[in-house]
Amino acid sequence: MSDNQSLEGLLQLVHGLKRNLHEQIEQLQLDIAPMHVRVLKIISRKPQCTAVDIAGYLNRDKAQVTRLLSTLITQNLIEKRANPQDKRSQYLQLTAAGQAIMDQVRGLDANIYRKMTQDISAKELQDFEQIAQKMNSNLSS
Amino acid sequence: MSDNQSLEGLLQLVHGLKRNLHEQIEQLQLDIAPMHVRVLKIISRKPQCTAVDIAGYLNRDKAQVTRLLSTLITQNLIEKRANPQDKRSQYLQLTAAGQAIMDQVRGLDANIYRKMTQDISAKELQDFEQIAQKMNSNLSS
DNA sequence: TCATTTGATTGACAATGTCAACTATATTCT
DNA sequence: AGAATATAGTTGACATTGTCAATCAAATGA
Repeated sequence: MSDNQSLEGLLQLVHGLKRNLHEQIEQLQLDIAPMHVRVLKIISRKPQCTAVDIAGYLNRDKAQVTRLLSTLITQNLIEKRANPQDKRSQYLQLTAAGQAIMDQVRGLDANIYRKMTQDISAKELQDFEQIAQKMNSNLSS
Repeated sequence: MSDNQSLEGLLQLVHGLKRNLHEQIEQLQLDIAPMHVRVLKIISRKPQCTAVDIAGYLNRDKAQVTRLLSTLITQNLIEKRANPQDKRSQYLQLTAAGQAIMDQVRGLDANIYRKMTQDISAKELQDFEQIAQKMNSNLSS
């Protein structure tokens, strides 16, 4: 039982975290769905990001990824660049508008992070992060 | 940047965790969606659970909850009991079949948890859990 | 070269989530 | 008590998100 509660605590944390992120993003009044924000985030973090990368990272069907990307392109938030290594694929990158949105989103993320970790010491945070990573690699092995 | 990475590590962990849970549930071959499993879990944990409780816990529209519940009822996994305190609401509880499924699911959860925490000490786990709880309460305040 | 794989797109559709309106009961206020 | 308001749950219409299968073009490998 105590085992199970541990998992519970973690899941609950995440639940709250997601709710916060979601609410914050809504307040920005971007007319863009949460999923699109996630895609923008991925693109902004990974240089020379392709559609497959996104599908892999989000663990989602590539059909859906294609559609997410195409609406982002329509909204002028990202653009495609030829991939010289492979004519089938294209690198994705943020436009200035996309970058502007990401800056806002990052600000929100930072706020939430500050709030979430306000009374937690650097040492504790470090340990926490380390254990999270360990768990992660345990899972994927 | 290091701030952001901390949040990243956590989100990534959760991502992997969810993927694992999802895969495992699929292997059970229950013909029941992940969302339904979540609902069953909530009902099994909270005695005298009502539809509003579920909506609140999942942070979802009550219309959707009604529909989730009605398919679970059709599948004979849960049933409604009159709430003597309030004629508008009904308590939800698992049927024997629902209970059987939950037993399987719990087994899977325990497996994943064991795998995830295999090389992590009890002390570390305890700290981890404690920090997760702290973060959670920070967020919701 | 020919078969197989891989990146990406499309159509059809299924699952999930949201909004607004509505019924029936509860609660609050006076 | 009676009126106004709030709450639990349901339904219909609709929007968003996710999945499957087929297809095309380019890459890879025997």
